[in-house]
Amino acid sequence: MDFFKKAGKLALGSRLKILSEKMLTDAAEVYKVYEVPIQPKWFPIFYILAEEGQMAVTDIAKSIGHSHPSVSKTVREMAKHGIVTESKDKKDKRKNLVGLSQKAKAMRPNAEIQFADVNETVESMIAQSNHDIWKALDELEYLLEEKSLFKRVMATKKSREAKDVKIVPYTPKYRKVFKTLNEEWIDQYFKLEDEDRKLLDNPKKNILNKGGHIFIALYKGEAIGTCALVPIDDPEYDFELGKMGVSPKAQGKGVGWLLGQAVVEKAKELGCKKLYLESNTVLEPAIKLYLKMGFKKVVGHPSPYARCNIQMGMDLEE
Amino acid sequence: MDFFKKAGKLALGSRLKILSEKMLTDAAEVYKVYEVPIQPKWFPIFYILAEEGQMAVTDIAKSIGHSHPSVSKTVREMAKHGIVTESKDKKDKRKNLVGLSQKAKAMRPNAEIQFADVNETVESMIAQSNHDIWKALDELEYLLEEKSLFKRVMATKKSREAKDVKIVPYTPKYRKVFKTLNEEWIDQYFKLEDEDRKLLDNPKKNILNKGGHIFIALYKGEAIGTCALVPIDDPEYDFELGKMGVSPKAQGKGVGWLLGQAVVEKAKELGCKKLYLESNTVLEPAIKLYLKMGFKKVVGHPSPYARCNIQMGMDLEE
DNA sequence: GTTAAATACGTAACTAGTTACATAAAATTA
DNA sequence: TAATTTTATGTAACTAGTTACGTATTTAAC
Repeated sequence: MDFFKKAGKLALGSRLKILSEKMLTDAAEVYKVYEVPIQPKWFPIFYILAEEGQMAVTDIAKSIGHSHPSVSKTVREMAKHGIVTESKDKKDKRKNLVGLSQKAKAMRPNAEIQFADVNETVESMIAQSNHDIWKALDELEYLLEEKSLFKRVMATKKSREAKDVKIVPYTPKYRKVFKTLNEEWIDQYFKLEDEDRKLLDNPKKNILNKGGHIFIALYKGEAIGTCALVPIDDPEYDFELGKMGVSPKAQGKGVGWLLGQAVVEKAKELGCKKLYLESNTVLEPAIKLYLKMGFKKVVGHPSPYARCNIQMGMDLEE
Repeated sequence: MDFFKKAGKLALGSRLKILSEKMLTDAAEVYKVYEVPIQPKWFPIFYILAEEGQMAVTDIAKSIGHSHPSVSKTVREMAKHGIVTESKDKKDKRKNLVGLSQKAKAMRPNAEIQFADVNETVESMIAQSNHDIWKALDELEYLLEEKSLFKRVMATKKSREAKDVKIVPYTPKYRKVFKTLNEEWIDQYFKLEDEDRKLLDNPKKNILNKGGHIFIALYKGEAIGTCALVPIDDPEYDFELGKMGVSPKAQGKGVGWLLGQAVVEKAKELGCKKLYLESNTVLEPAIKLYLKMGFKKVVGHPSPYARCNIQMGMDLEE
């Protein structure tokens, strides 16, 4: 199967599937030889009942990692073959208690010999290998439980894309995009206020000339985000982080983070000791980003914006 | 899932299956995000065609390790979605040549980015593990190819059962079973000859008192096999191995081998230099056993048995 | 104590594969 | 070259699971 060699780690899922199928078909043959009249797919239920005694359908499903309809169907089938018996729980009438039948209990010794042989065989195969598949599965399952494959791939994507994002200082050619990137989100959640118009219509006069800075995020040459460092007149804070806007189509690339870092760096460069920002809690991803950057909620500052319902500050001297 | 902890290596197949399912469902989500309009199950075919260009259905099936009907169905589905095109091979009209469509070729760059991200993600997970699942799979697949799980379990079974087989010297209480175990196979393939009757009816007089030995194989206390070491009057050979019979219900436990080894050992103990036997080639398993023990075909000895069509000898001095 | 939410579990429909079998074409053999 | 065997492929029926959804109970909330 040259496919696996070519496709590499991409095909890990398919590879595991094919191997498991191979093992499970072999298992069916093994059952025949040992004259244990159960089908391989019954095995997990048979095994768990032998260990635990009576169990309800959902509990079995949880234990063996299958869906409850699957267990429900299989139990019915096993009951038809006289392997298990079903009975209603007296305390909870919804529950269908499943237990091994006398017949199944009688064949347990035989089954256990078979289980032991299979176990020993697999263990000896593992022992012959340099790389322990059992432990490898433990680790892989642990990693996937901690963070799903999907989320991990998204993280890889994000970090790859972040490499293609460049943060550049504002120049007049970004005047229009600086305004539209901000209008986009303000219009969606709130409405443009006078203070917004002042800064967005005339960034040079109201930000740059006052000692502030504006950054533009470029993705493959296109401006897709912006953020400003605005000097403020405040006894506690030197600068405010504001006018952060990222185009919706470019979300998920970590652009906000990169812009934020650029602003913080510039602030430090300018000797800023405490950085301030205002926002609104409906902008959940933004608030999360600010927290991740190191901002903490503060209270009691007067704000020129009606939409402001949260204020945050960060100490840059640490 | 306590099941895997309890069932241990027995459940390796189920465990692999569940993990592969988890990975493949996640893969579906990944495709959505990257806007590569292919389904996860199309992936192997898509991938191999991207690598190899046009291929026939069976060749694809072989490459990706699926059955050809599966490929046939999937190709049809992919064709309906405009991912592949089908065309008859001009040289061999049975063949259905499948290739990527223009549309699919156009989306290759996008797909390749996705593949690279997934690949990198899986590789980083493997890198984070102490036990490399990829290499572990290599080894496990190699072992299974060399000898299937089924055969391996059978070998384990045999060696376990061999431990329960005891070889004991003949005593008068085995007189009856010594006869019936031999009659069983002689009657099935040939018919009882005078020489048989002599030895089977009176083993004490015709074997033991002449310096021969008889062994009985006991399985859980029951006599299930026998074999004799009979002194013969021959210029080349001192003893003959004969009257080997194993009950059909006890076959596959390695009983023949154990009896044979007991006879050889006793022969060596008695200073025997060359051991002889006569048999018939219809008794295939027996011939195989003799060869495995170290007997080699010899020719030109006169035999008292009509059924003899092969003669074998073994040098015990090596 | 009534109502709403959660739980247990069955049924139905779907999915991604399989094996068994049929058919046509090609390759081999008499 | 005719007959037989092998190969390539498709179709049908099956398998072992899944998700979606409905119903009966139980538990929690007001």
